[in-house]
Amino acid sequence: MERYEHKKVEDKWRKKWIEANVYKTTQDPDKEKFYILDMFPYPSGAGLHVGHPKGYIATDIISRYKKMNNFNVLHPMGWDAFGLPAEQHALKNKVHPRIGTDENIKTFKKQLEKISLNYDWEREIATTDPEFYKWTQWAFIQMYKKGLVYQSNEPINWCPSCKTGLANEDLENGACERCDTPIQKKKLPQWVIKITDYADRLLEDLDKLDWQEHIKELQRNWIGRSEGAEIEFKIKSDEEKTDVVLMHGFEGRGDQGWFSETKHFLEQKGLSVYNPDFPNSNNPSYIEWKKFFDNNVLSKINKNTIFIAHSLAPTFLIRYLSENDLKLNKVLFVAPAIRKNKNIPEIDDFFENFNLQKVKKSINQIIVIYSNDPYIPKEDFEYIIREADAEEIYIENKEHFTQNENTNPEILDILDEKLDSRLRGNDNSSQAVKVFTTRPDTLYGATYMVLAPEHELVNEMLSSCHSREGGNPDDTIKSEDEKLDSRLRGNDAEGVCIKNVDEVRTYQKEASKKTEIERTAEGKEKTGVRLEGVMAVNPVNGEEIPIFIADYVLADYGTGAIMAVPAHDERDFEFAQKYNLPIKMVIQPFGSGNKGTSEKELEKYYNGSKPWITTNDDKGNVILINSSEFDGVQNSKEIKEKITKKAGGKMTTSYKLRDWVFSRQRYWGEPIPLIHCDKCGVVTVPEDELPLELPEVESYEPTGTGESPLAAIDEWVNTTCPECGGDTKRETNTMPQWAGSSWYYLRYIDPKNDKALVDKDKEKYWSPVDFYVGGAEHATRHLIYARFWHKFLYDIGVVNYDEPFSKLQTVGLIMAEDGRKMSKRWGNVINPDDVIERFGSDTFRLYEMFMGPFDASIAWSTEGLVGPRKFLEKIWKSYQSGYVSGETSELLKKTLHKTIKKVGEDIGEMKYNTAISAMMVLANQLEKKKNISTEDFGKFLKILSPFAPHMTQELWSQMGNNTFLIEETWPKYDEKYLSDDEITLVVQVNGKVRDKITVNADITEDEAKEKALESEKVQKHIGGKEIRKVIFVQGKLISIVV
RNA sequence: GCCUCGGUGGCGGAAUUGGUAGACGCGUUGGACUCAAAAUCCAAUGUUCGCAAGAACGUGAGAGUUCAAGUCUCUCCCGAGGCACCA
Repeated sequence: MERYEHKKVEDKWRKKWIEANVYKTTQDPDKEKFYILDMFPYPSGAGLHVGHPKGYIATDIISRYKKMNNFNVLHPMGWDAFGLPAEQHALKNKVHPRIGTDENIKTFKKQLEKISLNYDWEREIATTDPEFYKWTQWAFIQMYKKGLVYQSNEPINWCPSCKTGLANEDLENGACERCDTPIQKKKLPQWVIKITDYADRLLEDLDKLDWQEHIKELQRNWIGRSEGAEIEFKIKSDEEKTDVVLMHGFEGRGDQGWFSETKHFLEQKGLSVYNPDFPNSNNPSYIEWKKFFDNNVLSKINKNTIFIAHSLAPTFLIRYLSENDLKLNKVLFVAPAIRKNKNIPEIDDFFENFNLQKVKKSINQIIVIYSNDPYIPKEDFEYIIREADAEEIYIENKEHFTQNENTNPEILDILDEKLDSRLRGNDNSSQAVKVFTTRPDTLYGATYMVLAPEHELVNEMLSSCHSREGGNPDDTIKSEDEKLDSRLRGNDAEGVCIKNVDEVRTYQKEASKKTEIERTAEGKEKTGVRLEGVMAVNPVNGEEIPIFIADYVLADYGTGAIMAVPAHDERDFEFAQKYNLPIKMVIQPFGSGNKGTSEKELEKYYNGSKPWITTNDDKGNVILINSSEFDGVQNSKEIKEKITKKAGGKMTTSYKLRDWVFSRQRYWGEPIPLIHCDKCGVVTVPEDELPLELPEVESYEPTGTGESPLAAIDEWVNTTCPECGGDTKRETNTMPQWAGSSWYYLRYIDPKNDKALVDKDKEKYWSPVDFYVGGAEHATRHLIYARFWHKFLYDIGVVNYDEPFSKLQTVGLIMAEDGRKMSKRWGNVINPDDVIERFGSDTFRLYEMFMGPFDASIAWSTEGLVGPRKFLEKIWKSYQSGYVSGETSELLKKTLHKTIKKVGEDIGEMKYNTAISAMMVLANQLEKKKNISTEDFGKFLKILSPFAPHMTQELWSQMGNNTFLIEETWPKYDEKYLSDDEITLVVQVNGKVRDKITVNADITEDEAKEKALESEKVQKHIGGKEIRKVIFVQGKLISIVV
């Protein structure tokens, strides 16, 4: 008897199949198409371990099964070969990454070939091939042209060890996914792709995919859509504001007729007026006035304050502003005393040091009001109007505005007109912060507000404070001057200022220095700093609440600002406890014992030791309290909308998904096809110049400075601008590893096309991928990027459908025998080559499929390989022993047909373990019966062939066939063999199995009852009691209740 | 903390709509063959009690629904994976 020598058999058929080119993709018009794909591997230096092929074997089985069921099957393989591992390996071993990569691909391919996977190798691709990445670059350029690519200067995730920026998806718990190094925030100009524009479609289209629910769930979480509201809180100064400073001139404030009248008029308008009483006004001294001004006036003004200065007061202000750094918004000079009055010795010192250029800069708006003044000649007014660039208002017949008689209606009219409209109402602030919240229903419970330390408004408020620090010119202030100036001259009159500038600055600096891990470390106590001097106004009830900055609020989610509701949010609660902030309950459970209101939760709520967290309940299980007109109302979506509307906010949506940081400061990747031209700005590389090839260089060490190694290659970097022809430089960053894999599956359809990414007709025929198999670890990177990329290609008409992978199945890991992950580090890696050498490829394939459920992660067991091996030997022996002859017995025939049915069904459901187990049952039965017809044995070989192609092919050939099993047709099962004539009927008494009786399959209830009652065992358990009920399940059981 | 999936013999794992729990494989034990071993074949193999027939218990724990629960409901415990100060 011929022994089963796996090596001989497998080598023989591997060779024959390749010679006959059996794996070539067919495109027979009479057949349906089926595109089945594996996630292509990253060819590392270590070679394949036993875990890699698990998915490939599964798809191979399906592919063979589909071919035998008359499909045109596309089943290709390729290499995802750009990226850091190859580059790091190259650096370490001083081999160019291209050479290393090519070697690794060779090794991988050799290993895969031993498994006899039916790939069409004529369609092999590699992402590192310029003919391939030409189209990666092409797609990028299309995105750029559609405005989906932008340059960002925001701080990005930087891995100091890999020396490159990373996308959000590349992080794992705040550390680099590759090397575990804590990442830092680093400001670097980065190319970023607006994947967030596709967030909604990426989320919603999940519904039409036949993917495992848990993968969809991962993507949903990653995209992280939250429905909520954006609500604006006004910011105001918490000190008493002074709207107008009314300054008298020579001889004090009692002497001017318009003075008290003006004050009264302004106060009627609801403005606060401060009219200082300068010392010794009948014999004034500039030094004394300055002292008074510094001590009394400065502390009462803010940036919106308007100055109305009469006579000598303008003179004072002009000297003061010439000598001190103070910014004023609006100043009305009423009959200002200028040069000619120098003949009044008492006030000569007021006229010194005039610097009208500086004064002009220090005041946003200057208005000069004058009349037919007996004291001051007209040319003096004209002089100051000219020099200070002031607005001029002339009023008839008011002289020096000091007449006592009656009113000065004209000047009041002018004040009315010239006062900033903003000063009229009570609302004197133009600044506001938008917050994002999913809980607008708790708006009445907001007791403070928190901004991210990086929030733009914080910096604005900090810099606006320098306008206060007049007379104290230090370096910082001077350096801020320009910025300040521009803001002052804009329309945006700000009046809010942070008092504890140093403390806030320090906190900001500390926050920026922290790594992501430090900032989010578990159990870390919350920290923050109150912004002294400013308050936020709750738009719904006008309550003024303090503002903090704290790093528990993230700058890049929502609006970077929150309203804090400590009574109903754990984080806010924790913070409020630490900083002694009020906690105001606004949500209460509705009734008691409602769903979602456990006793425990209630307890925490009532003793105030924990925030009362409701799971964003808008099903009416909670009611609102302390919420004005909403008191006692059951919560609902409508209530959220109503409160939002009342607050002047709007309902919006926020996402956790961030835009895709697309630049890598490394060598081994696709060059980004952009050019930076001084004249034309950013220009794309012309499409006819693609591929923009990665230059072959000696040194490709990362610089670590944030610059790509490509930047050092002058002959590559320097180029001419395709638009203006001038000398320019290329973009030197490369694309991330995930670029090529985002669309590679399309290229298999048409791998050699040099005119298009993929031919439209071919794409229409083969796309989308019908079945995609790979690791679950790709759920939030590759599978999101690829869906995005594909949708973009759909939008520009390259592909005909907007989802790339119709069905997705994840493959479970194979752990090492010690239960740990297979890794060089643990020395527990098992190489498939060794297994195949010892047991054969067929056994290896069977074993991996037999281990357990396909998507479960299970430990390898070399002992376990024996089972599948014995199974193959059993079949081999059955044939060699001459069992294959004559007619198949009835029982075996039934088993055969049941098995044919089961194996077909199980392959469709990825239940290989049970398919194999069914075939083992068949083989065991054959061994017992020792007899099967040639035809039936052939059927058995056919259904086993996708699992064990070599041995089945050998026996098929020994039987005298000269065809290939992969080209044979899958056997059909015959219904008539599926049902049994006689079955075992289970007899239960009171739900317990008491006997089993053999009966005809079509037995009726009455017959079954009769037979069951004949049983002694049954009688024993009935024990003479009354039969109350009989339940009969056809073909299964009869249950007697007594 | 949140989300998802799990928890079944010594081990990997099977169990349509609730209907014989433990298929199939490994391992273990006994036997056959052999001078012996390996290989192969046969038999047994959830636990407890029992010479046996048989009985009781048994799918993480507890309760519930049902003639009947691994499967459905509730509460809890444990494990794996994912997300994580996401407002």
